[in-house]
Amino acid sequence: MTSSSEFAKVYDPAQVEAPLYAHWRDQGYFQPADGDAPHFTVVLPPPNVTGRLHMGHALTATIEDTLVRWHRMRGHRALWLPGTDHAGIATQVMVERQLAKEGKTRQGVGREAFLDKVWEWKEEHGGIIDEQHERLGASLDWSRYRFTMDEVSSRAVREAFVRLHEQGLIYRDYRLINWDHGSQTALSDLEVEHTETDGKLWHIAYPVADSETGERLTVATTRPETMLGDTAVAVHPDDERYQHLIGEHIELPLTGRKIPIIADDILVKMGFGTGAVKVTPAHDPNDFATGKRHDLELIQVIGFDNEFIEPAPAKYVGLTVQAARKAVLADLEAAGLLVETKDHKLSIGRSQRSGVIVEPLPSTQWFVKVGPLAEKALAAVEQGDTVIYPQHRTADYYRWMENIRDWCISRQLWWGHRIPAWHCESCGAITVAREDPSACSECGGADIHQDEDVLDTWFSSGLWPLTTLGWPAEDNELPRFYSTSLMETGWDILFFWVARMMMFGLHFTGEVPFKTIFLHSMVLGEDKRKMSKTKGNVVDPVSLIDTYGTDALRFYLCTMAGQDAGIVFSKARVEGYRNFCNKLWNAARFASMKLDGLELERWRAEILDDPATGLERLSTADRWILGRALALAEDFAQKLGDWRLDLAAHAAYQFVWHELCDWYLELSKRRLSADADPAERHATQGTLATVFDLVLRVLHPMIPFITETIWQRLPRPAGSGDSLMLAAWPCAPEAGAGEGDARTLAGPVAQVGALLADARVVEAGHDIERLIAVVTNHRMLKAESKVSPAQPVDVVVRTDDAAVAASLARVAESAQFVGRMKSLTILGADDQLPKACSVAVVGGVEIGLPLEGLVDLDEERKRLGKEVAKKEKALGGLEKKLGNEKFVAKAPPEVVAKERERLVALKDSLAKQRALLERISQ
RNA sequence: GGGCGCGUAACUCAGUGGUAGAGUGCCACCUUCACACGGUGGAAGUCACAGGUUCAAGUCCUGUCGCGCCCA
Repeated sequence: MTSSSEFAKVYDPAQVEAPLYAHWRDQGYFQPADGDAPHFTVVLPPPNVTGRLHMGHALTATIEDTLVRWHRMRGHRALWLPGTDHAGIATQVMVERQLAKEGKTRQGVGREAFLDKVWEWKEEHGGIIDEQHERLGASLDWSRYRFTMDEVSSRAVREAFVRLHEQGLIYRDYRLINWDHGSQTALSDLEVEHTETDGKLWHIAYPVADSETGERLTVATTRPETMLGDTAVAVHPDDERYQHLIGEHIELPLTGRKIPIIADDILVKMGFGTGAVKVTPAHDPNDFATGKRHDLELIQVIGFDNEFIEPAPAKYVGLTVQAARKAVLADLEAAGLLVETKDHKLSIGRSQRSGVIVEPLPSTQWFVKVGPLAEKALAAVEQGDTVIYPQHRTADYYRWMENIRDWCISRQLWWGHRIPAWHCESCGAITVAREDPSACSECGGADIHQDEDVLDTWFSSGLWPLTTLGWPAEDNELPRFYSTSLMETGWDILFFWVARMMMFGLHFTGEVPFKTIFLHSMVLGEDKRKMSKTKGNVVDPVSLIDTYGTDALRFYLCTMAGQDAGIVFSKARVEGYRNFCNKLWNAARFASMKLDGLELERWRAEILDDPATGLERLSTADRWILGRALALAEDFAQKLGDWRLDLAAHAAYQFVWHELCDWYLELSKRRLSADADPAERHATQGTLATVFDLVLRVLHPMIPFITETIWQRLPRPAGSGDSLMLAAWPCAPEAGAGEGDARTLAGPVAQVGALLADARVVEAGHDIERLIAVVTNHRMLKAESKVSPAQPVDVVVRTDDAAVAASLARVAESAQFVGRMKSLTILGADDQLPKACSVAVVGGVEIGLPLEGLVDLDEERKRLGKEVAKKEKALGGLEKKLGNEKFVAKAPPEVVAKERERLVALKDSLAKQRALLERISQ
């Protein structure tokens, strides 16, 4: 690709992202490699074709893309499969709304024409979310794009339906279903949202028929209007109050009907209310079950339009449920039968789509018998074939699978997979077939018509891991990519797709659809509440990308990926990661300005291929940063492997900002200047380039755009390839790649174990640590003494330890440079710091600022006094701890030893500070 | 009602029994030749509360309170 070596002063994501993404995509980089390397396959949970990207999608895509890119760089056959879901109700409603604007209805235009409209709409307005995934940098293999209504999916749906029907796992039945009168369709249990609402509990007196004493039986209900459909009253068989009434009848008010009083120990709880319960089998799931047990009549008084119908008494027919309730209550009141009204909390089920209250109504529908499917899905997780993270979510999965009810899959919609069943007008038989039949399979009659209903969208999305790989075609890709590696999604929809994909995947292939299920938390608004349009707390990821860049958003989401509670969105943090990107950019800008003349291959040959003498050519800082960069690569991989994207991101952030930028770049400036010794300059140039190469590879999976852009502009080893996307990850060793000191990496530095263990690298680490302590403390002293940072001062350090002195000597020049000191003098055991001196003590080193005439001795005494008091307090605590016999006896020896070391160091430091305090007090 | 998770600096979050951390914000200072989307230094904590286990608890156990999500 064309790359400019020009670095703007500020990183501008908008300039690089779109062209870079197009380049990756057009080069075919998103397609899996050939060969027999292990595969890493992920199916993107299919978003609605009508959908817009929200923070949950962005989180899923970021986590998945990070892991997919990581595996791709590790040489695995990485495949990430995109696509969308036809979203039955949502899409149909959207097109119906459009028609309504033209004054039309779907019934008016007819089924065929309506479906044409929907397809038209889908072509025009669908798939926006795909473009939004592109903006996120998602390395999805678009060449394998799938839509749940396309040919492959349709064939799969038909195959699955027919097979399940043949196996007796799909059946048709007349029973209570959740009816959404807004969308005029049945719903599955999961499409009903329950909300707690303030309601009433009404007590109604039902006169006992033919009672000589005028006895009345009081029932309590939250839905008085349904009494018009009552076909029994139930009491508990053990309830002594009502023994004499069992088998008698009730004169059902307002209807003129007589209904039996029955005994039922499942429906009735003796302690609740009056102990007598009205039974309305047509309008309540529990009552429906009771009706089955007692062979009760089913009287449906509420119709599919939310209005009362016959055989309800004529005066109520045509009333809405709400109006009927008012009328019934008024009539009962007038009849003196309404005995009590109480406040009562109840849970109301609303349609997830249309928002109307869902009415349980009796209807003939198609169902999946999920028991046998759930059993296998349960066992797969129990056996560990599929592992769920975080682990505690496994219990939710079990509980749900164990209590699952049969799944109503027919929908009275037009947009969806039409049920492959044909009804015979002659004999009434139903023919279920893979290919459209022309005659009834029973009687051979030609007068057949296809079932009007379509399947629940989830029926097709449940087949997603199969259809995305081409199932059920003969030449499908299941052998190469199934079971997939990972399903990543929010824990709130574990049951929607994850559970269904598990059931179908196992049933049709015998293998789990995914090895790992990784569930992330919900992204909440800045007000800590679930994002919703009505609350107005929705954050749009695309506008965040516009403002801060894709990488900033991705990095933020990575740092949140480990959250177990809700993720409370924080714009400030996204901004912080935007700043991080800019920091990285500017560090690279600096490097690009300093790397002229670098011959990287020569450097690699001299330094890396011959570490024995090569390391000698590097500065202390070079050796240190090289070791740190390699340690980061290993640490990062380890954390990704543990699903801790947050910790990995944090480690990389700390390295880039607080080691690479804060210290290494500063330390290297002198050796990188044009007038530096050419050999030294070259050694440091090579280190700088190599460290950048390493850190860019490490960060690429999380922040792909900026890392690729920089990588293209900085020198890199020959044979690294054309794109960072496909460059080798400096990976933790695979099996056989060596252990300990012998372990090697595939990235720019091969002998990682040996390098990290090299005594010279270890020593460099200690030296730089010491340098940082000296420089930091001297800055602190200057600031405390109110000396201008611009004014260079003389610095004196003193130590009793010859080894420490030697270490200090190795870094003295560098310390002087980065600390902008006038001079740095190292004193030994026999020397003393000057008297008029501001002092800090750290790690056995006294750091002094002899500020003749500048230091205010009173201030310095105060400051030192405070320090001494602080340390005395710490010392007291430590002595007490070590004086505790139990601690010494029971704590692990290494802990005790560590505390003893601390005590010695603290005593030493305290003694020195006391002495200094005394000296300046003279 | 049941289940799960979370309460750590002003805010957003790490912290895997052994010296309480990061980023942002705040205060002071700095136009140091990569970066003010920057640099240097600093202040800031009853780790929700109450018990318990332990030599040692932010971390483990029990309870209480608060928040969130899922299921019914």
